[in-house]
Amino acid sequence: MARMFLEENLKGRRIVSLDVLDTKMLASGSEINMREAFVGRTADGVRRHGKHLLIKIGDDHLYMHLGMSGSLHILERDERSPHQRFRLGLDGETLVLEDPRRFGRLGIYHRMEDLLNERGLGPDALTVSDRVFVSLMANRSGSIKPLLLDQRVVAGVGNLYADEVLFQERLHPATKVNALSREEMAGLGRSIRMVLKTSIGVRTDLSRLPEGYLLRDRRVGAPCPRCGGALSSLQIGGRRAVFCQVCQSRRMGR
DNA sequence: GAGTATGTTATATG
DNA sequence: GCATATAACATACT
Repeated sequence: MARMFLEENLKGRRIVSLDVLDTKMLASGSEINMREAFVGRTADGVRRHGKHLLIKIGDDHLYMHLGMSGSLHILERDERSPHQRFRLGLDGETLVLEDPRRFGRLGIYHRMEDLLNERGLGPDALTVSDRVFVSLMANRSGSIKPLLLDQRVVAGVGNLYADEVLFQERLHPATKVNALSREEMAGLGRSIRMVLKTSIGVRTDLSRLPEGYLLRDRRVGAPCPRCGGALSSLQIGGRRAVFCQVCQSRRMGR
């Protein structure tokens, strides 16, 4: 989604100014570094790995991560708003990163590999092959949901999408990974790709997801899209999991 | 005021 | 090293 937005609004355009409004969001480099590397040059393309965005400009990449509350906007006029953290001046317009909670990150990386190595990121969730995904899941213990959220295993699955994937696969969030067959692991991999693609297809407007998707109404007590029973929740891996106790009971405790 | 939230990282414990 | 739990970060909303 964010990658598409950047492709449409930034690719091919010349950067005329760059302002870091919140230095706390700098993950690498400085405002000075970034100005030297990017101002006066043209954005060539936008790459993504999991939730990490890299915009190729000249010989370097502008790095962005939207955190929990980040969003990108194109402004026709140069207006300020309270939560602007970063501005890229283009010819006539301004690209702005807004982020109320300031969990997003900005920076400069020479190569994408530098980012992957520094963070120890696993393969991208949207493009990982079944074979690689299964090999990552095998030889692991522990519960499935925290594993899906571990960006070092596979990069790009967030809390909401992990819930959706487990719902689609009818797996309880606490299912032990080593209780899954290789077919089930491969199914999970396919489900991750399908769920993410479907969400991108509705431009991450969760209310527009197809029927049968948990994320259309992910609340405790809301009706399960499959059986109509009330959804439950539990705390696992430090995060909330919303799920259906009736439908998501496969493989528990084996 | 309390509780919760779309993410990541550090730290502690077994 | 691994699995797990917890806190921290900063802010908005219910």
